[in-house]
Amino acid sequence: MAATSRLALLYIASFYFSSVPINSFCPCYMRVEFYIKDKVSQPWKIEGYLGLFMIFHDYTYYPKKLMLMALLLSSSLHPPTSPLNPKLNSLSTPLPNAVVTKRQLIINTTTSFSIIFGVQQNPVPQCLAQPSNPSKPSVLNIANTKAWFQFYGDGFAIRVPPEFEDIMEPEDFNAGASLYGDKAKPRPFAARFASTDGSEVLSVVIRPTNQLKITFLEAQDITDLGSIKDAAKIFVPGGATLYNARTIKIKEDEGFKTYYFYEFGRDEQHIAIMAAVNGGKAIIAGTTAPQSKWDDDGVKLRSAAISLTALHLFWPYDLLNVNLIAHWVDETSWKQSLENFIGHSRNIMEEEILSVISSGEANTNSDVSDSISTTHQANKRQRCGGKGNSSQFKGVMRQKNGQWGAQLYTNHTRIWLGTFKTEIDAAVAYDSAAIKFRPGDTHRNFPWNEITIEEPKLLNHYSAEAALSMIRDGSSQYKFMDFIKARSRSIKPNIALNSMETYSNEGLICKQLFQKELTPSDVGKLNRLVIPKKYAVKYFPPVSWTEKENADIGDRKTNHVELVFYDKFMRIWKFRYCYWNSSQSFVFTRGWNRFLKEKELKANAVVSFFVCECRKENEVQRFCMIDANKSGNGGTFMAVNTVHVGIEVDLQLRLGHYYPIGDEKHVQEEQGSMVTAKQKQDDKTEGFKLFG
Amino acid sequence: MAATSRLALLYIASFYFSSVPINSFCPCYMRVEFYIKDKVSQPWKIEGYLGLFMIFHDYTYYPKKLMLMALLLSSSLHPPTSPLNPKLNSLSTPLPNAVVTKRQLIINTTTSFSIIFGVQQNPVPQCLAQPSNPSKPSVLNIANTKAWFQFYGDGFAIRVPPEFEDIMEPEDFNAGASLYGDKAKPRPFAARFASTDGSEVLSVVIRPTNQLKITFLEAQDITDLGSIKDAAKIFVPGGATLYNARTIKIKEDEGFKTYYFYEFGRDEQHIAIMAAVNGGKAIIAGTTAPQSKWDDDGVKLRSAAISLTALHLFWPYDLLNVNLIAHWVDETSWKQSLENFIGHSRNIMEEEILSVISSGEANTNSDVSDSISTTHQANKRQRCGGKGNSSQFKGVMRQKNGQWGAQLYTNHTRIWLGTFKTEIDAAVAYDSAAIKFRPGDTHRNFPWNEITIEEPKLLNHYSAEAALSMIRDGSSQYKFMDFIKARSRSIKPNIALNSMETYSNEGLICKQLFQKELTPSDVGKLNRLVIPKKYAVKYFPPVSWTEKENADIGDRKTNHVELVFYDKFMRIWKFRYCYWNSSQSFVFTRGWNRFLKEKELKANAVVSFFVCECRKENEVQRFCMIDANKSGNGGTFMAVNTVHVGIEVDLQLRLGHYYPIGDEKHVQEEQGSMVTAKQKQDDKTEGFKLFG
DNA sequence: GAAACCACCTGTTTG
DNA sequence: CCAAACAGGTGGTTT
Repeated sequence: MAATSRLALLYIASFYFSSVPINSFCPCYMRVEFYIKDKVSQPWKIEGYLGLFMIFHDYTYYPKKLMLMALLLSSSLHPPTSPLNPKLNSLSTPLPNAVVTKRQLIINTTTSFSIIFGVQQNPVPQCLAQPSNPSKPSVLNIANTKAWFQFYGDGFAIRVPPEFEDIMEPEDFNAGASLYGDKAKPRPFAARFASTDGSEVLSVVIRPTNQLKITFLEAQDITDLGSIKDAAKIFVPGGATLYNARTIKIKEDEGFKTYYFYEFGRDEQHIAIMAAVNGGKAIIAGTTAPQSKWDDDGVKLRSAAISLTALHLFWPYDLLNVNLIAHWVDETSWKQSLENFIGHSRNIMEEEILSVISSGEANTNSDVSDSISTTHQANKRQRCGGKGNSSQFKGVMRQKNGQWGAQLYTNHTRIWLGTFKTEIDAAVAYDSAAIKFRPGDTHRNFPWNEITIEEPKLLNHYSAEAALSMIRDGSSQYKFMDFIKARSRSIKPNIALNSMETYSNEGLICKQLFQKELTPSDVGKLNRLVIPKKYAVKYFPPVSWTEKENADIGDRKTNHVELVFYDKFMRIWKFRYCYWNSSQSFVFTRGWNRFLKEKELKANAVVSFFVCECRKENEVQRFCMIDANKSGNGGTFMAVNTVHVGIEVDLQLRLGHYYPIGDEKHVQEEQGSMVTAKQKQDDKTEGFKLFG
Repeated sequence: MAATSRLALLYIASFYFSSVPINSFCPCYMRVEFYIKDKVSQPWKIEGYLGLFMIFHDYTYYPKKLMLMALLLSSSLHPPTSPLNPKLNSLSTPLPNAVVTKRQLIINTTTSFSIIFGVQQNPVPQCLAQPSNPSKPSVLNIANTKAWFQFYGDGFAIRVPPEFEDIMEPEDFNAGASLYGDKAKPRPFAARFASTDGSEVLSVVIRPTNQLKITFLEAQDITDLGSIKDAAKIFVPGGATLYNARTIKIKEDEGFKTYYFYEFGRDEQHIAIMAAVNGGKAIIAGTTAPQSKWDDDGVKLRSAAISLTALHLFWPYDLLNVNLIAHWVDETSWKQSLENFIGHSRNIMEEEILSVISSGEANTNSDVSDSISTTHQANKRQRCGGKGNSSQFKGVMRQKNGQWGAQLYTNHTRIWLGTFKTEIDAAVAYDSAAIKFRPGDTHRNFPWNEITIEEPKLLNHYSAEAALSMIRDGSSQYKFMDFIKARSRSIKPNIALNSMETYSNEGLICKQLFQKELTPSDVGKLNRLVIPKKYAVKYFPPVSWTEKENADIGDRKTNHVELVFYDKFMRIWKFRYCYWNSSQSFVFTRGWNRFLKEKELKANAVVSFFVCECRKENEVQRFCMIDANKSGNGGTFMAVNTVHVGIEVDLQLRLGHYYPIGDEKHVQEEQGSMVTAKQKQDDKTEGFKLFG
């Protein structure tokens, strides 16, 4: 059966590409109209059908579901008083120019996600293609036409295109599953529609971006897919007549980006599509209209195709993490082109060569030409070579994935500082690292400013490793560090830990709540930290343990919560905190493992919990702090500063050091009765329940 | 700044609710039209604006993004020749009825995901509210109106509602990130629009369903959110004038479901919304129109509101896992209602009482009434037992975890009887224990009845320890014991084990199902018994292993079950029985270890499983039996009473004794071929599958 | 596909 | 002494 074979094909395809078997179906169409405006004309209207596509991503063990919308554009365009010939090059600036702010770009491109290339092989019934007439609801026409399937319930209706038929019997409800091996959970496969010949109107090939990265489509530019002629075998359906094929180079921030543009006819439809690759994502979009319309609206259609592609390319979010490639329905040619596609990648993957596709394979016309020189390199897959991956900044280089890496050399050893979204970030990272690792080097990417000038002092507090970790983490902590630094200059370090009054209006007051010596299982594979119950109930927000009501059904208290802490470096740490009924214990789960790893904690380490208050002018900020020392202090646990209930700790004093153990009076914490009266009072007056 | 404060608020809110910081924005509007059909009218058309909402879910380390569409319905309805008053009850059956196939349901409901409550505070410009006229593109009006922001590039345009302005500077491009900690990848925060007073037109509070479960919104029914008046503070924006507020009860499969319906006016708009909770998801949907339109289309609008809600409720996929609550723009009132919302839950969490919201807080009119009594209890969150942990029953006390403990003293020693789910159970346990341990004491929690009066005799059979163990196990076994006891008086002990005919109408028939020789791992630390698959599938209730389809939403098969067995002493043994996908085996887990210990079983011991039938007059009671012998019989496994397939065992004979091993013929069970023809026949005629 | 995460489960320890 | 707490596990699910 056609559906099956197609499924199998997709399975093969996804096997090669990403090991992601994929199904899709389009159970719902809605009539929509929307408006498009470009720079050269008045807004004009496009009507079409909105299809909702349910996509099941069945990773081997992790089935996922996604939903997509696809606009199936019908042929009815309603151009306003039409201008002429939008310069294709005008398309080249969806990126902000002088007037368009970066912000506007984002806004603009936001719209694009839903605009997906869709084509209808079979022209919709005329009544649908006609402009709807709101005053005389055209839905009646739709509803009454026998050509459309009707599914309706209360308050809604779904229509399925005329030629489509439901090719899956209810008994086959779970059909999709068997293809994925018995390991995959059976999934409701729901619906599949096909035209009467058993094929489908729109086939969608999807793969997650991160999977794409491991295929040849990690290409940064579409030229990596091959010449425009090669790529035609991918993007142009078999049996089409190519009218036009050209590369378009559009200037962007970092040089030019190449697009492939194809215009072709098929089944009386005239189609314009544009394809490009960005950050590993191959995207095509297009529009279609009957040939007869093309003369009038061809410019528009071209414009739309290119616009939509550009929009999609610049859609700044990885929202769906998918790439869409639409194919036409004829099964033979579809298979052909898919197999070309597969063969293409297979060849690349297996043989590591690029242009293996013999020109005779595909069904496309041969009047494909690189109409614009594309600086197409045969060796484009070379490691970051090619187009200059260097940066104007020292120690910064562009990465294959479009990000920016930073590194520095010291003692002929390269230290990798990580990758960063922007060149600037990477350059800043270099500057920071150079302080630590190339102390004699005066070369910086940015001149010292009143903040960075403080960095050397600050970094002195840290080991090289810790500094590196901070640098790699990004800049946000620096803001906090700056804050601390600023603070540390504005208030005098105060050693009198017990004199609460010294912290007047500004400053940071930390009070230890409790601490715990880590057990082997706390640091083991259990990924959890048991919080001793007495502290949990005292200091942490209530999470549901059975004490909660059981009178009311469905009225259970939250059974977990995310607690946010900062460490002494003001790095943020979040922990899922919950109560395990079965073991009757309070635990940190998610986030704990990461904390362990990064702090390199082993058994017998001690973690301490504080509540801190930060006064600045009239504002009072309160936060929680977690700290750990790798202990090893003989593991006696006695010598640690366990006690200071009600004692303020000056953060600055501790910055970068281990606890100033032993220079304060210590009391075994558990011995609550030993707390002095003064401390008790502190506890009352100054103690506050967290998360109150 | 408004954006910041709102972010902070949301952050707080999400901290309390679900620890998921959430942002949302609505960067894009498109004009759409679609059709709605209910059962009582022809399809009718709704036009409006399609807003695309980008939602960021920032889990601690795993930022997620979701996209939502919201339909901002404009006022233009195009009803066909209009019928009247769609019966609200007709909404109750979007689930398949006799005619609608399961398959159709899926298809039908597929459409509903995108229908989300959206409201425009500020009436759209009239040109927008009017029906579009495709032949004279109304977009021109839109494009030209100064009331809408224009963002356009090549081939597209985005319009932003009139009062909105861009409140985030390009420098703030990554603003969202800092709130989520430096671990969260900095994310472009993209767009945020607000009206000139700094607030937003539509705010969405979202949380994943599984998070909802941990909030008070885990309510299964909307009444759990409070009375309709309480809920109004959540669902109805401040400043609105309430015209109508009522609960609607709709009969559904399992009883009635309650909806809250509100109709109110705000800023010249007349809005109808309906709110409900289903499976922890709070969903509201609604429609709005200018007041002037309401007279004509009010019925439709009401119908639409209700329909959309119902659709959403029955949307069978958890696709987006979100819940939407829409609020209006005015910042003050928005904040107010959000704070009410937050305060609400906070109060609940901290003070454990429900009706803390003073009626004066909200901005809503006060003509809210529970048109249908909702049995709303003010004290439903109180702990059951009040503050005391004593009980009205002797020897019973409340435990910290909410359960009930039972104990008794004898010889100045406390005997702990265990904890019980209910006070009654605990009291019964006390009574039972008192028989054994305080034989002289006539004080009981419950008077003797015809069952309990037998208990002393029964308990005489057991050691104090055994009795205690039984008591701790719970009371259910007593029922069976009583049953057996009753039996033991009514039928004569019958020694003729092999004569099936002797058990006529009354008696006990036990048939061995299978047995297993325990492996070392069965008795090791794995705390599990592997049930041979052939027996598991044959005799035990189905547990979900992959063969099971869960095609049906909400039809999850249980993947584990508790099996109840009795041993020859009629002690009860409960085992958790499940299928382990990883090892593809059926196992007993919980309870198995206890069985091992108490029976002192070692490797090579043999456990046997029986099904027993007990006839009394016309009643037939059926139960399962487990038995074990310590084997050791040389481990040959041959000498055990493995075989009695079809052999009845008189339970009474064995009560209190060990097995009468060896006085029957034995056959290696695995050797199915050795089973005699007679036995096979028995298997057919007398055998019945457990748990039907 | 691995690792983390999650909700259970249990035997030991201990106040 | 023992119920609670918790250190140390498990299988299954999510990321």
